[in-house]
Amino acid sequence: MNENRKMPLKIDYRKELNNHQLEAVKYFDSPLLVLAGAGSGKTRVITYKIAYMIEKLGYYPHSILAVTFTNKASDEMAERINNLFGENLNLWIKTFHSSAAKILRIFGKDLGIDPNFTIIDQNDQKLLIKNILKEANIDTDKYPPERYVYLINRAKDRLLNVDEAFKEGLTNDRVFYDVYASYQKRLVKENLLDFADLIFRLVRGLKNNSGVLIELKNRFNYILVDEFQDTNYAQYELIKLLALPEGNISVVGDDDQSIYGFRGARVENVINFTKDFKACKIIKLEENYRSYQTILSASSHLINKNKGRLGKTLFTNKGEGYKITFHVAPTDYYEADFIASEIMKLMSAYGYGYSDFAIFFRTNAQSRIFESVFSNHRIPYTVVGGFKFYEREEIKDIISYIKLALNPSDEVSLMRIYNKPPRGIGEKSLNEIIKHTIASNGSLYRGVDDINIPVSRKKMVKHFIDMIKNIGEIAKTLSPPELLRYVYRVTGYLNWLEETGKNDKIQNLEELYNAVEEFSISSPDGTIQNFIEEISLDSGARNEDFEKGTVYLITLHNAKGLEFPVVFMAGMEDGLFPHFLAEEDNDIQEERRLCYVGMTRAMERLYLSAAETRKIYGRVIQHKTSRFIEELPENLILFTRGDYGYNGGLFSLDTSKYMKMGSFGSTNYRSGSNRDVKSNNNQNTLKDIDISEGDRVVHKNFGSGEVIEKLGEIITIKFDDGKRMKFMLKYTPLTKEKP
DNA sequence: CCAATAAGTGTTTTT
DNA sequence: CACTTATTGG
Repeated sequence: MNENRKMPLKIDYRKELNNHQLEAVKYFDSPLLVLAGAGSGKTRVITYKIAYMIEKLGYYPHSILAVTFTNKASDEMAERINNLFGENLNLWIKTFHSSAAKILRIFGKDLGIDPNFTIIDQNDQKLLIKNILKEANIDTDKYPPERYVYLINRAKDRLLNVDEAFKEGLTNDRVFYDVYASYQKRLVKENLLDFADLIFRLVRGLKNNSGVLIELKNRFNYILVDEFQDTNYAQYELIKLLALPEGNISVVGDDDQSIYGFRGARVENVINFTKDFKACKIIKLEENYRSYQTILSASSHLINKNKGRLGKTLFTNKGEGYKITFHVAPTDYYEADFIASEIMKLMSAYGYGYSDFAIFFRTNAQSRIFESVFSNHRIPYTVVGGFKFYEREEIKDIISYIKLALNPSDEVSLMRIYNKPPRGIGEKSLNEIIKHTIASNGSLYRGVDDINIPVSRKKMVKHFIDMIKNIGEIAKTLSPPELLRYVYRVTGYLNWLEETGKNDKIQNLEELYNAVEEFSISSPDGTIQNFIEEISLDSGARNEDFEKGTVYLITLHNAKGLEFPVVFMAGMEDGLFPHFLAEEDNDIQEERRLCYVGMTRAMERLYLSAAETRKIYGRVIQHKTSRFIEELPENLILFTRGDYGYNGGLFSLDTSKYMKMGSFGSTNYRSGSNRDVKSNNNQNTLKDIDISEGDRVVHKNFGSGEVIEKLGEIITIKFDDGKRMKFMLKYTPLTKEKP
């Protein structure tokens, strides 16, 4: 069947795969569920299975649908297969969202969706909902837009429209159903689809139009799903629509690595799969090719605390390896400092390079301290998947101009750019424009003269609308890079940046131009719409984000699917990890899985670390050691502690740099909970005494002085010999001077 | 309408 | 701390 392929292949599957992997690759008798432990070669199974289908079974590449969760994963998979074949096959390896988008672009008409829809992200959702709430005079303090964004997305993940969500009792908040209703009405009218809509509207459309479904089923003869444990209800329904009743499907997943519950992922899908797909075959992959046994033992021990697991036991023949280090530092600054010096030590002792190291953390905000400490130590780093280029203000603005020109109903884009640069159109005019053009009859271009605004504003508004119209016209004739240049100029945006001296923004626009140019070279037929779609569905980490010769800073979520010789997991503190918002047992279990994911990324060495005090939102707070540390087998852990200038209750001098970073406030991170630092020495016997500015005090080691400043827990004492020092009240042996 | 400044505030993870 | 919103004066 593959007579068109030039080079006959000879892949030695038996040599490249172990017995279980080989069985999974060759199994086609019924639906297949591969339970693949961390590092057990699941990507390998999928890629070789696809290769096997094409090479041995004669499948056309385009008749295989492979779905992943991240663009990085799909890139990699496609690349590996193309490498095996030595040519660029026409493979459908895409994320759920981009597959859905592509199907909707092709079959939208038949499913009641204008195929020129615009995709909006979570930020845009929030803007739109804010606007809706404001119009309805709903107090955004009492009814926060973020909450509605979250609820709407969860409803759509479960395929629930407004009425169904109400019947299900998704929330007791009655306002939600009104918000959801008007939000969705606006999206439909303005031809906007949010991320969840891509799946939601596709699945609902397919259920109503069996013709399209049949066409899709004819096209896709086999389906593979990666990271199956992260599918939500709607995605699972989509898979069922496409793969039932035939059952030509393999899914690969690991219930222990389900970490996206907050966006609707359901581990239950793994169980349900064995029921919904009759005669489903289960193959477990338990041999780990990544880590030393110590790392596997420790992480297995941890994940064992979770309930309702399908249960796997990972093993390796790589040997025992090294103990895991757990380090406690006095502050987050010293934690980063410890990691920096450990990196340098390991490099000189064992010849590691910078890119052998990765630092994982629970929250994006934690990367800052590493960035600053690593800069000081001259350690090159990259923040992977952090602040995203395409989310920068100036990039979104320029893209919004183009989006609005292509879809003049797009109120979200309008909102973003109507006054950028300032052109005499204010909020009031904006609202009138939205009310009288977009929201009422569906296009910015209609009813310009009827807009209810003062005569003095009409000229400016008309000029603005004409400009957008003009961009829309000219977009048909210009190449994407040319169009971009045109927009920079005709909107006055570039001029505005130049006049106000925003040089880095100008540079970012240059970079955007380069990206569009590259896009035009690599896909000569690509339109600007294609480019925009690519970037709106591609916000995550890509391969090119992993700059060689640098240390990687990554959130735990973004670390899934990756591996590094040396891994540092920072911030192992209750309140941070597990995060304090994870309260219910289910949430804690997901945090535990996240910890498991993090640990199992390490190939050779694993470090865990915590800080006794940490600055969060400008305040110093204290945490207990993470419960996950206590859940590890003690005999596999090497406990270390950083002393620094920390003796005698002194918390100054050496940390002066840290202290300068901002003022200190209350230590009470969350009232009502006991969050005492684990540190046992140095407790001030008099910590509850009431010391205020101006008091005379006696320090056990330094003698008498006067308190000249008190900022929350931090006091500055001017001693009688003239020296000034800062202390943390809690750890300082102080008494009030007896009169 | 707009720019500059003051005040306030929320604390996760992302296709 | 970093970001958003409110206020002020031009």
